[in-house]
Amino acid sequence: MGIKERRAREKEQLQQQILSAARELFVNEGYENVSMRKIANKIEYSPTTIYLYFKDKADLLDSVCKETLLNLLNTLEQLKSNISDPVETLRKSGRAYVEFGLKYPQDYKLTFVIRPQFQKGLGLEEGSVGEKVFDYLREMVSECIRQQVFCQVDIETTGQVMWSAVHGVTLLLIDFPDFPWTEKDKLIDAVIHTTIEGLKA
Amino acid sequence: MGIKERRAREKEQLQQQILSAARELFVNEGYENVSMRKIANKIEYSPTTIYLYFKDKADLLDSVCKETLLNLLNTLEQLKSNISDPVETLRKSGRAYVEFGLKYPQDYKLTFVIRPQFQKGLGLEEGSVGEKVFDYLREMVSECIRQQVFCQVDIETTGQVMWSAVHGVTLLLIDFPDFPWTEKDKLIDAVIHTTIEGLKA
DNA sequence: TATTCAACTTAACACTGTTAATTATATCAT
DNA sequence: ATGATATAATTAACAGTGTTAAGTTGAATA
Repeated sequence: MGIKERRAREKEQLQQQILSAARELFVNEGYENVSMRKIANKIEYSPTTIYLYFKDKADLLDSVCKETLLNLLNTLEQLKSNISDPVETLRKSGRAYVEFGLKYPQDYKLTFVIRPQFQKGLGLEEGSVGEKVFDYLREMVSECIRQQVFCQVDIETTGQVMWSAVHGVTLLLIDFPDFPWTEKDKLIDAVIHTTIEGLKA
Repeated sequence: MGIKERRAREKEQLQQQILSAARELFVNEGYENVSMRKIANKIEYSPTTIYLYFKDKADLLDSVCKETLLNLLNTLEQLKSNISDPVETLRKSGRAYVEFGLKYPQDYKLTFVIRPQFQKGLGLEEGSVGEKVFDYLREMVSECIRQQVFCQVDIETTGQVMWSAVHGVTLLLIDFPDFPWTEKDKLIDAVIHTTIEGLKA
């Protein structure tokens, strides 16, 4: 009974095709400036076909963001190696986080700024990929605390402080590219270094 | 020649009326969900009248954001009192910044996240209100450095690190209200405290 | 009173997300 | 191979969007 499977495969392929087209357009032209008709044109289907695969435009955004979070998670998990020096790992993770945001600025904004505006359900709920990203951060931080490098014992707060710092600098660099920033890498390092030192104190 | 003056006054009044209506709608329903026609209805004028006072919708957003920055600047400047303890002043300023963002979350996002998406001209250019806000921060930081409380001598970087931290936590709290944050006030204090301690180290 | 000029409005254009009704197509049973 | 069935994709339409051009009003000037 290979027919049904083939059909299912084809359906999934088209769904993926729609997703790719949507991501590419969202990233290049901005979510607001992308119409369902534009996406439809790109994949050479009629606009309403998209609605057979996604509930609406916000749902499409949702799926794109989920992919982005998966990418981010993969990028981070590749750094989890040397747990012996947890502070160094945390530093590297911070850098990787910011660099991910700057490498895919539109994706980052889509996921962490624009999506929350449309879907009140954050994408950080239990079991979600978003939660796993924060889980990763929690793990890093908790190892630092366990080895008594950080003074404070509150894992949650510590993680959230770290997240605030990297999220903040990422968005500022994305949103105000013409601001007379300190040299970019220096600023990122300063943010991460300052936060880590602050957590040690 | 009071007639022309009266007419000019009336024009300015209507402009202000449009601005107020726009802000109220933007704040309550989100920039994307507010149409020119909605604004027009609110002030009981035809939609196209707005275009006699503002170039387009983005220009309207621009003006709303400029007002927001002025509000923020005023809020901050009221704290500039006791320069004797610059660290305490900086701490208070940080808190005031975040609290401003949380008090007017839509305004904050409009100004620091949504506007940059539409107007590449940041609103932080020379002579602007936005620049004055960062000038304020620079002043606070520079006093800390002058009194040798902060080790680093780079005023710019230090200020930008501080800004990253408060911007980050503000946006996270706004965008993910359902995330299991540490108690809000505790988190804000932790962010500011950590950053300041980190800058001391 | 006629004219000029600014303020404002109406009508229109090309576009948006989305739904309902309709057509085409590929699979199945006969 | 032919007809029935289910599913995939399309067309047409609705109510709404930002914005422009042309037209109307009404008051200040000559």
